[in-house]
Amino acid sequence: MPTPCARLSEHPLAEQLLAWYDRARRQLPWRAAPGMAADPYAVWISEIMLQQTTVAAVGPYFRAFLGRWPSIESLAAAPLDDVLHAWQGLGYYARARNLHAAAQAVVRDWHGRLPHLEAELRTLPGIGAYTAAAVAAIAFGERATPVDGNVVRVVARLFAIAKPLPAARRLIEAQARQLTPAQRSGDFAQAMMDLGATVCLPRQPLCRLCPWRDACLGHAGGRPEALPVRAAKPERPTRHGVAFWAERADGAVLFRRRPEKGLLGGMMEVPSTDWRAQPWELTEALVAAPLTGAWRLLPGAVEHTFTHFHLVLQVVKLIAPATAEASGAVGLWVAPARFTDLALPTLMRKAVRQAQAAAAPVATHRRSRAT
DNA sequence: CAGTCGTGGCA
DNA sequence: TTGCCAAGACT
Repeated sequence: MPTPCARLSEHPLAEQLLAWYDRARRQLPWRAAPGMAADPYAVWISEIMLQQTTVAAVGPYFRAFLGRWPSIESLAAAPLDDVLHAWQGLGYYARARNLHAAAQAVVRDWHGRLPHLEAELRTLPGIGAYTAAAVAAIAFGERATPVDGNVVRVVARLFAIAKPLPAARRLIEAQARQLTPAQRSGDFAQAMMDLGATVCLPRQPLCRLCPWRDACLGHAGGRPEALPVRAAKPERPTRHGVAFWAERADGAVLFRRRPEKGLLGGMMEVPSTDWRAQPWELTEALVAAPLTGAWRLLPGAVEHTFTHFHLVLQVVKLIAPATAEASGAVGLWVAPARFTDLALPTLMRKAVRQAQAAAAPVATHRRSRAT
């Protein structure tokens, strides 16, 4: 085989796109005139403001912000409250806090100049993978490939990537990188995003206007609007658990708070075993019970589907003495009238219903539940 | 990982 | 009009 020369085959597409960009480029407040170097500070501010925010919304804020703080030093010296005030109405206010902190870090650690490399930019607060690549490419001409929602859509269609998101994310990023030319990578990045924003639209792509129409496998396939494929329901494993419905003679029921971190963090729950792949035998489950006694299995089971797994939760019930204390610090006895005060996730509301339905044998059939 | 953060546009 | 939801960063 000759020396690998894949890059040659990438140039035609990149050049077609850049030619389109030179013709169709939008004038945006933070964008340098053709052929002019971008102001890194302006690029940075704009990229932060554009996170999860439309171009139309950003415009006025960007102008006001740069008018008031035209340099990193001036921003770093500003009171945080002033910066937050300037951000008011734009949303995601952590961006303003991070921006202010990052400006001070740049003054302190980088002599007041933004670093050029993705990895360096990435260390600044508020700059993640996308923004680091965007600033590196647009402000400094580094060969970096920012991948936002527009780029995901354009690349998924160009290569007819049928693999659903988010699983396809890495593949799409890799394809986008391969497309990125060594020269004009900043223009290329902006061209990709412009193409997605103005031509390769989510619902009704304007393929007639697209510089890549002839090369686009999504267009060739006839249904570019169907790409990218979003998370078809991923196969969710089923897990099993046993919940312990302990009811005192006065009607109070034992609840406990879930750990602050993790699934349903900080929410209240009916105590239960672990949720595992294998179903539980009753005697085995009772080892995890918060109280000892004559636990009885209630008929039926609670089912609930989380993002990553399906849960089948059986409920066992114990009539506890009126004097029963939760053993250790495991829980809290709550009268039924106070259940509505509890922060109960839907799963646990289902469990409550299950236990209460079992206690009131009127039930002919349960209503269907929204999942 | 899964949840949270704001707002405005669009179905 | 109301309600859904984006696809960036952080915890």
